[in-house]
Amino acid sequence: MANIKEIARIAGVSVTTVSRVLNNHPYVSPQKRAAVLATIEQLNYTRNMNAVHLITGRTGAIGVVIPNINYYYFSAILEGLAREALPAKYRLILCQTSYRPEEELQVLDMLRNKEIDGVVIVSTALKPETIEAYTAYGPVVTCQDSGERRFSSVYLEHYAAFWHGLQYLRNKGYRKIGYFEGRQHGSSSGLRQKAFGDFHRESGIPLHPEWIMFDCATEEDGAAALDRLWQMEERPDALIIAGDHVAAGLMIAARSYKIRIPEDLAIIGFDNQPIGRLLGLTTIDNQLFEMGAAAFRIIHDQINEDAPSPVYRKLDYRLIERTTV
Amino acid sequence: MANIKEIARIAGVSVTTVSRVLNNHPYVSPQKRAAVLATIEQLNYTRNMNAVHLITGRTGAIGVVIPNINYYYFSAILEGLAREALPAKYRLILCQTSYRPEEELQVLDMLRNKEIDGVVIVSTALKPETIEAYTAYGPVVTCQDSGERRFSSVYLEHYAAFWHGLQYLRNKGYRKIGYFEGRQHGSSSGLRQKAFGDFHRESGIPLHPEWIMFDCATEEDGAAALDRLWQMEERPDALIIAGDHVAAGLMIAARSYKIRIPEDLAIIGFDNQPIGRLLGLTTIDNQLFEMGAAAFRIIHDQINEDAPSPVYRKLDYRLIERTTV
DNA sequence: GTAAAATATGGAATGGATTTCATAGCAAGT
DNA sequence: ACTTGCTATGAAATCCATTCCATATTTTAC
Repeated sequence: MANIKEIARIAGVSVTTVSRVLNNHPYVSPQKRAAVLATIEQLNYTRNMNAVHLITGRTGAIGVVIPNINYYYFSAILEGLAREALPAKYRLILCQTSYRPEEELQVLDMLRNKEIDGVVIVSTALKPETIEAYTAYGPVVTCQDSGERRFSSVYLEHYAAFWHGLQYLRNKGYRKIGYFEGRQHGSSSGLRQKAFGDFHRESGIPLHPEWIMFDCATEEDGAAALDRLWQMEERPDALIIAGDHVAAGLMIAARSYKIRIPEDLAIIGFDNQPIGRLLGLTTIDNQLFEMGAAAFRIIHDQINEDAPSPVYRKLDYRLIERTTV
Repeated sequence: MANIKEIARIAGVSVTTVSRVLNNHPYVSPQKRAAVLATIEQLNYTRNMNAVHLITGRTGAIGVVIPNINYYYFSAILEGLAREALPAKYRLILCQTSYRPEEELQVLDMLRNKEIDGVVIVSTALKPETIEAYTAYGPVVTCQDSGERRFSSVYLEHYAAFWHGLQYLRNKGYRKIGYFEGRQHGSSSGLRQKAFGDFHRESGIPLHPEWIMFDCATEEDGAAALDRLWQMEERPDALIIAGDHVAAGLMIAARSYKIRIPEDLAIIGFDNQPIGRLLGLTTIDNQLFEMGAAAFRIIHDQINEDAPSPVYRKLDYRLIERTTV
């Protein structure tokens, strides 16, 4: 395959001049520029980008740590990232981790290895200290609140958002509140759990631990959780559900039980997903697209600074009132 | 930052020996190996992978051309790809193209530039000839039937699958069939359209073009298409819908019209999505995970051959009978 | 005891670009 | 006439690891 040296030889110029043409640098006479371009055309030449990456120390790629591509929450953030990254000529390297620390570390090691210019961690199983150790090698941004760490983050105040939802249910007169959650152990899910506990304590509403259902990740999990709930003696009159698709599954299953929503059971979801919109699901919008987009913008800025200081960008949630409360 | 030369100097060996240790090559004495490893540890050294990529001519990355990450069809294929690729130590470079040819070409150019070892094109806006031209630079596999081209493909016989669905409706007594489709112009959607036309012609059932709704990409599009359909004088008694989530949107909207399914309107979907499973939607499973997985396996095999011949892998569809027909 | 094979090691070439530095011609400014 | 400053060009250093080849030592084989 042709290389820059060959182009230089055939075009009768130096490799420096060829490089100048390739990179649109000034100080190349029109004649030489034309000769170089003609030779490039003729030999069907393209740069070996690995050589470029080696010498420049940049790759124009960003690693994305994502537990599961197939969940709306994650794929929406990814979509937001992609929408910003591609026009800026950055590529995304995807790593589906399923919350396995080894996989996450592999992406962080790619930063160390100079394979990527930055890392966006959408959701992590690692400790913040572990991530911090890698900031020496390049910018890292997480999409969850890790406190004021030595890496940037874009986050939503899940505690406040959840509290807001609970408050809303309470103002509407509901006092028997159930809760469907995805992972039991997780950064933002932990905050929601804390909000759920604190809210009950503070407002004096009795908390029913048996109405808290974990591992609700899919539509079918939502339906199954309702089944369990409806076998109980005492049932909640309202549910707060992390993930509109889970709520959707529940709403669909609710039909066979002839449960009227919201008369028999009020529901409030999370994420503002299309399926929820269709079902008239009251939900809390958490700006997933914007989260991905903001994460990219921060990484992008920081790649070009030499000693970037971490940025903590808080996004606003918004309660969308529809018909299920 | 430390490099291999520095490690060699400090450990008192040659760079060759360091390289041997790094790559687990034989013929290194235990003492020297230990010395090298100790120095690596001490200097917190890691390889600059860009140098490795340059000299080996491999990067261990595969480009994925995907129109939209956020659609189940695509994200399921991506999931299948990721599940195979990551254990095999391959990375995926994602390019969301929105069917823009420039974006697709950029990924193919990455193959030319040696930034990636292969390309998986999940769905494309390019002509097969254009793709063929790039096979000189590395293996390419598409997830749609392009005929017997100079690149591999994994595909489902959309024509036959669709015909099968239509036949099923006909056997159940339906004679007034509507059709919701995503893109009007597209490889597999073209095949389905052809099947729809041919089927009506051959079976003598009159075709109602006004019952064909294009651009049904989301749940909400499905609902909106039903709205349009239900404003018509004459309505279909059965629908075949490309995409279970679109069918789901329609089913949810159908409730407000008090349409009984399947008595008033039978529905058959595509993709076997979780939401459809929950709704009891009769559907045609098209093995999306397997499609992604197979695509990776083919690329992976071909990367290690020097003159690979294209592979055409046909996947089987399967009609899943539930309760909407 | 000697030839052949296996083990151990390093020098130097190689992959393919970018960039610093040096040099030189030429126009403008004083 | 002489200093600046801009344009144009190329040689050579640099980025960093892999691998071919040559050489030396040790084992095994007969």
